[in-house]
Amino acid sequence: MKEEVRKAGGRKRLAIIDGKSVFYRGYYAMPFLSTKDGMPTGGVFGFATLALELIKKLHPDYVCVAWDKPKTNIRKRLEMYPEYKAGRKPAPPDFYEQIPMLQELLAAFGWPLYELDDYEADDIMGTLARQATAKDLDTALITSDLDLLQMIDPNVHVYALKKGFSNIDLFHPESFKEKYGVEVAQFLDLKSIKGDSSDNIPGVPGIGEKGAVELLKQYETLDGIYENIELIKDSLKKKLVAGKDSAYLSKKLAAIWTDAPIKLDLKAVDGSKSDPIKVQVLLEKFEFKSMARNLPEYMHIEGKADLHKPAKLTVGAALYIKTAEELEKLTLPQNKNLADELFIHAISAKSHGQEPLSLTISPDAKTTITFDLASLKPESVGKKLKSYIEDLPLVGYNLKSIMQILFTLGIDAKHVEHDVLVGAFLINSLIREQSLSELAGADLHIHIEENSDGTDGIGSEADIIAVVRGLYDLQKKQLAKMPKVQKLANEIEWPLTNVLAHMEYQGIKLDTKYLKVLSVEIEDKISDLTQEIYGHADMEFNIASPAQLAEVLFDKLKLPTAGVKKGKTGYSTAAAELDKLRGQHEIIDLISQYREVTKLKNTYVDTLPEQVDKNSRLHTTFALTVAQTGRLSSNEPNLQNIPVRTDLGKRIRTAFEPEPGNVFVSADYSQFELRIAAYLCNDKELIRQFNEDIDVHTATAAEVYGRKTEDVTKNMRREAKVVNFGVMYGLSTHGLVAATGMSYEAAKDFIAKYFEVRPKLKAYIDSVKKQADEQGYVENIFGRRRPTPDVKSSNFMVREGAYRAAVNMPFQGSAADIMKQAMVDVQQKLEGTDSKMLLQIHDSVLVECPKKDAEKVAKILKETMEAVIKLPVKLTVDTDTASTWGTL
DNA sequence: TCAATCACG
DNA sequence: ACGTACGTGATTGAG
Repeated sequence: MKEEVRKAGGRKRLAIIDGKSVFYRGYYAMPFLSTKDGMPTGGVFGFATLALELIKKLHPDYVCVAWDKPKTNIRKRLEMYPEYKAGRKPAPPDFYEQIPMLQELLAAFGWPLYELDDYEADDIMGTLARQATAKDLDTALITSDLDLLQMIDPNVHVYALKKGFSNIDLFHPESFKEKYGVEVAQFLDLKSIKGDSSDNIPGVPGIGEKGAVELLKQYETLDGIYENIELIKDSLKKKLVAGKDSAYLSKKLAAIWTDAPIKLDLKAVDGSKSDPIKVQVLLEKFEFKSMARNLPEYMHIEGKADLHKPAKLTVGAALYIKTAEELEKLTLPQNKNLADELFIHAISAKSHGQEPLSLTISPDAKTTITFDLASLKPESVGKKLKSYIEDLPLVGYNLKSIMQILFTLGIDAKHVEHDVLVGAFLINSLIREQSLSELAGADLHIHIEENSDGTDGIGSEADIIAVVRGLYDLQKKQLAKMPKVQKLANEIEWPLTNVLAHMEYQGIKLDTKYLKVLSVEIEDKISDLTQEIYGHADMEFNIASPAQLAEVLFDKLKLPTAGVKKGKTGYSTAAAELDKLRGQHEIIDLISQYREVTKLKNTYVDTLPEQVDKNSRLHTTFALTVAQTGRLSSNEPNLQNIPVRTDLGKRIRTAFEPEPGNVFVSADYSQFELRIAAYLCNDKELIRQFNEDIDVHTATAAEVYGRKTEDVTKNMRREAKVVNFGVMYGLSTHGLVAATGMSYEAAKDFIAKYFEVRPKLKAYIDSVKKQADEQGYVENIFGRRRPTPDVKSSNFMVREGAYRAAVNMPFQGSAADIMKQAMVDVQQKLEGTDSKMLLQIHDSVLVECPKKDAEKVAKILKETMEAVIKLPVKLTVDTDTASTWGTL
C-alpha cells in the first residue's frame, strides 16, 4: 500500500500563512468572483483554495495566520524612513467587504489570526518561526512576499505563491541558492544593494540584482563590500559610496524583526481543531461548490488519524486454506475470551452470497486465515467454522453481505459488534464514496489505487482486514463522543444487519409466467394508444421523448402554455402539467395512459422476471447507508416501489406470491409519521385524537374551519389531509395550491389558521430549523443525525430546501428507526418458525408464512410493532392476510 | 453522464 | 426577487 508523503523524522509542522498576501492573490486572480447576491468572494476563494491545498499537501499539525494590521503595522519603520512603502494604493472597498467572510472561514478552520501594531505580518511570521524552531518544530511560511526568504533555514521553509494561487514554489536553503546565486544569509545584503521597488526600499541607486550578486559573491556581505571598497572599480565604487547610507538603511528596513511581542501558543494553533462540517457549510454559503464537495478527504475530523501520518496498520500473517487436508489440519486460534472481536470478510461472485469465493477471519492483529470457498466444500468449511463464527462478535465491512455468504456455508452469524460501512454513515451520512478503499483513504489516509475494473485496489485479504481494523478503531473513538449514535448502532443497526441479511437471502417468489402474459396484453394496449396518439398528432414521433412530446403539444397542436412549468430544456410534460391540459385535447388523456402503461411495462412487467433466481425468487438489496433520514432503500430490484395505486399496478403485485401452502401477512403502521409528529411537538389535542382513534384529518378540518365534525365536507377533509402531510415536508402556500387546487388566498388562510390551531407544531418546526442553523445537523428520537450544511446556502432555493429536509428528518427518520427496531423484535419472535419476513416498505412489512399460522403471525406482528416504543401517542398497526401481494 | 419522468412510502 | 412539498430507485432520451 502506498503512503502519503511523510515529514522527515516525524517532526511536527507549523504552517504560518501570510493572510493578506494570500488573500490579495486570490482577490486579483479572480476579480469578478461573487455570490449570486453580488457579494465579492475572490479573495476568500483564493484563501480557501490555498488553505485546502495546504492541508492536503503539507498536513500541518499547527496552523495560524499573520495579518498586516492596516495603517499601524508599519508605524515603526516609517519613523526610520518616511518613504517606506510609499506609493502603495489603498485596498479597494470590495477587498475589505470580504474580510468578515475570511474571519468566518478561519473560525471554522480553527486557525487563529494574529495582527499587531507596529509589526508587519512578516515580523509576526518571523517571530513565530524562530519560536517554533526553538520548540523543535518544522515551519512552513506561506506567502507571496519574498522578503520572508531571509527566514529560511534547515527547519524553516518558505512556500511562495506564484501567479494564481495553487502554483507554489518551495524554498529551502538549497533552492534559494540555486535561484538567487547567493546564500540565504546574504539575502539582506542583496536587498540592501538592489533595493525593492514594491516596498519603496531604495538600495544603492544604479546597482541592480546582477551587480549586487556579483559583489556579494566576491565580498560576501555588505560590510565586506565597504571594507574592500578600494578594490572595486571606479564606476561601481562611486555608486556604492554615494549610496552607502541608503544601503544600510535598506538593510534595516528589509530586515524582519523576530522579536515581535507575541508568543507561540501550540494549543491556540492546533490544526486539529478544524470543524469540517462548518468549513463545508461556509464554502457552500460562499458558493464554492466544487470546493465544498471535494472537501472531506482532506479535512481533519475529530478522532481521525493524524493528518501528517497515515494510520498505522498491522497486517497479519496470512494463512491460506484451499484444500480439504489443510482445512482438516487447521486449528482455529482461540480468542482469549468471547468478548474479543472476530474480524471477518468474505467475497462472492454474485450478490446475496451466490458463488462464494473466499472467507477471511482474523481473531487478532497477527493472524488472518482465508478459506478458498471456490474450491473447498461449503459444508466442510461450515462445519469447521460454524460455532466459532456464530459465538464471536463480528467486525467487518458490509456484514449484511458477508452474512449471506456465511448462510451458504450453513452459518447464521447474529452477533454484530461493528460494521465499518454502516458506522461511517452513522458518523457522517454525507460521505459520498463508501467503498472500503475510499473510506481507508478519507479516514485513515491510506491511499489505494483503484483497480481498472473499479473494485477495491486493496490487494490481499490480510490488507483488507487491516483496513477494517483501522476503521473500527477510529470509529469506536468517534462514536464514543456520540453516545446516542453508538446506542442506536448497538440496539438497532447491528441487530438489524442479520434480519436484513435473512430477508434479502430469502427473496420473494414471482409468477413470471403471469407477467409474460400481462406483458403481451400491455403490448397490444400500447400499440393501440400509439396509433391513436399519432392520429391526433397527425404525425409519428417518439412519445417517450419529453422534448418531442412538448413540440407536438405546444407547437404543432398549439395547446396553451399558460401555467405550464418550464424546465431547462423547455416546457414540462410531467403528469402534473398534463393534468392542467386535460380536457383541452383528447391526446392528453391518451398520453397519460401511454405513460402509465409503458412505465409499468418497462420498469416492472418486463424487467422483474429477468431478475429472478432459479427458484423464481427475487432478491433485493436493502441499503442502510443511502437515505439521509435513516430509512432503508431497496435496489436491484427496488421492491419498495412496486405499483399499487392503479389497477394495472395491483395486477403486477399479484405476480408476487407465496410458496404453495403459504400466505402473505402484511402489517403497516397507520398514520405513522403524523403520530410521531404529534409526539415530537407534544400537541396534546393531536395526541388525544390519535389515542381515541379519531379521524385526525376530519378533526383538523373541523378545527381549522371552526365547524362541528359532522359538518366537515369531504373536500375540507381532503384539504386538511394534504396540510397534515404537507407540514411534515415544510409545506408552503404554493405547495398547497399545487396539491389541492385551492386559490392562493385560501391556501394562505388555511395554513395560517392551521398553525393557529397547532401552535406547538409550529414551535417545534421552528426549533428544528434553529437546530439546523446552529449546530449544523438535526437528529431524530434516537439521536441519528442528519447534517444540514445547505441551510447556510446563499441560494434561496437550496437554503429553503435544506430547511424543509431538516424539518422532515425527525418525522421520517424517527419512523424509520422505530420500524427498524420493530423488525428486530419481530424477527426475534419469528425465530425458529416457518414464517419469514420478506420485505419492508417504510411503514409496512410483508411476511410469508404457512396458511395455518397466518392469524398467529398477524397477532405477533401487530403486538410487537405497536409495543416497540412507549410513546404518549399510541402507535396503531393494521394487518392483513392474502394469497398474493396484489390482493392484500 | 444528466435531466426528466414516475413508481413507492 | 427568488419559485417548492420530504425520502428513495429505475428507465429513457439525448448530449
